[in-house]
Amino acid sequence: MQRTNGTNGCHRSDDRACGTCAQFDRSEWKELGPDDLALLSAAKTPRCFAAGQSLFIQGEPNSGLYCLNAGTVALRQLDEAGNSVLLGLAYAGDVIGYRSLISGAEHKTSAEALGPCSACKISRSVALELIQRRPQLGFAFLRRSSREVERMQDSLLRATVLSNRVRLLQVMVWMMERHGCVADDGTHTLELPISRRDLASMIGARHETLSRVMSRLEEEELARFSGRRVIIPNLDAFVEAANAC
Amino acid sequence: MQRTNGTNGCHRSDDRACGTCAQFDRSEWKELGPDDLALLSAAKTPRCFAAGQSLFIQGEPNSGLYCLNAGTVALRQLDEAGNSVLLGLAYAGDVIGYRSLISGAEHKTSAEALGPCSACKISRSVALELIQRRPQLGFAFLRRSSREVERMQDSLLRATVLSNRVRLLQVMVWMMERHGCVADDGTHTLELPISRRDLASMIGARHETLSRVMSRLEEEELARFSGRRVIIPNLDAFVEAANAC
DNA sequence: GTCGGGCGTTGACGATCGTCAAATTCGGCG
DNA sequence: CGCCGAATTTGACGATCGTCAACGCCCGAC
Repeated sequence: MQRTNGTNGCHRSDDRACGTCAQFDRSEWKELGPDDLALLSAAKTPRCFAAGQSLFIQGEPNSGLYCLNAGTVALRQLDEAGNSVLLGLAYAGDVIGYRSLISGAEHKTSAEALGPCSACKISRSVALELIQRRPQLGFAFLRRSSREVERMQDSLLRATVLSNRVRLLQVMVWMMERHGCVADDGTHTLELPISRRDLASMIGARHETLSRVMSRLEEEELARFSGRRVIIPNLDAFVEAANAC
Repeated sequence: MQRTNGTNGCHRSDDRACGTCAQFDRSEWKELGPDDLALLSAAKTPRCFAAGQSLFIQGEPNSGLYCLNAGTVALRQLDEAGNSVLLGLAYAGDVIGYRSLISGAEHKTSAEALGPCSACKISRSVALELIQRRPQLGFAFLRRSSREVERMQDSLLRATVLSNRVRLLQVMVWMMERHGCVADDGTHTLELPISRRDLASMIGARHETLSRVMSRLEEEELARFSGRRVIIPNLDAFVEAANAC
């Protein structure tokens, strides 16, 4: 008897071992041996989230890791004044929530499903036990954390040195990797996964300013915007503009 | 026969075991047992640096860790255009260079002694071996890396949301912890460890802009600047201004 | 259907910031 | 002591950005 997946695209994975997960080779868990994998498989809780739902919320105590199977998740941080800043996006194969698991502090970001997505939750105790018991797994997370520091250093450098315009171009170039596609005539199309407001917060500008920057890019024929669709007639010129200044 | 320390304040530490280092309890190495500590002590190379010397340089391959014993070290990153950004400062007890050790990539920052300082170098091979062999040590570095991610998220949020003025105030408040002192009459004094140019790069502004912001703060009598000395007549008002907006 | 409410765009205006340029101060070195 | 170069300050000006406001659009609630 087969259960339907429902309308949110969420598929069942509770009947599968973690070792057979499509994202297994991309994840840190590939460092584990069969025994630990069995423990992990037994401890995981598959969960589905509809668009807009939160996997965890800033300020909550950490209750475990989420291992993303499908979908896109936004990591958002709010400051004291209520300003929302989108710090990054997470995709299938990413493990999120490990930072506060390690530090023992509360979540400093919220994780919000941008569309229907599915993730396996690994409880705090099992995750910590495995990380502390298996040096290779701990080292894999250390490697991930180091890469994250590198990524954030780059973000900080860009935020410090570059103009809004160039930051927007670079964010869009980066999004092309996962949200872009190429048409027959060589024009590239990008489907923005987030709202204008969130995109503005990613580059550190007000949404009105972002709107103006976009208008300017349209005038210069570097891109055309219609809703969340971005059409880039000349990718080379686009990338060149992103690397200028 | 006792060797003199030279003029840079560097003291000998090659004849001491790491377990007796003044910074031992603050460092990750406190997780190690006696055998590993002996290995670490034998593998360390104490080195002294004069003001302005670099411990390592952006773009070099990583050749090991530095464990700071004394002095202040600036972590600097250059972008393609040659803009210099000061990402942070490291102090006695901090371990620097571990990020690129873990990731296996080249150094993404330069580490520059702001004054005479001494550090023990731990070779790449020994450091990696210990981290991978001892789960507790690896976990300690994972904790440090997680804290660093938190710190950088905060920096990124501040850079995105706050004005230059508030960022300067916050950086100075942060520097008070290590470079500030209190006079008899309750006024606080801060000795800036870096140049105006570097301070400007920390808050993401040109040095001319920083100079103007400082003038404004003097007009408002929140601080008085003379060279690298900052006099803060009313710390409460200063902190309040740093948390405003 | 109608009514909000949120999102996106545009305009106007003031505030801030970056750039170029010149003057001034500071520190090290001969 | 004097000199030179780097750092710092100040001025002027244009460019960019944030804020307030108005308007149109879409979508979900009722």
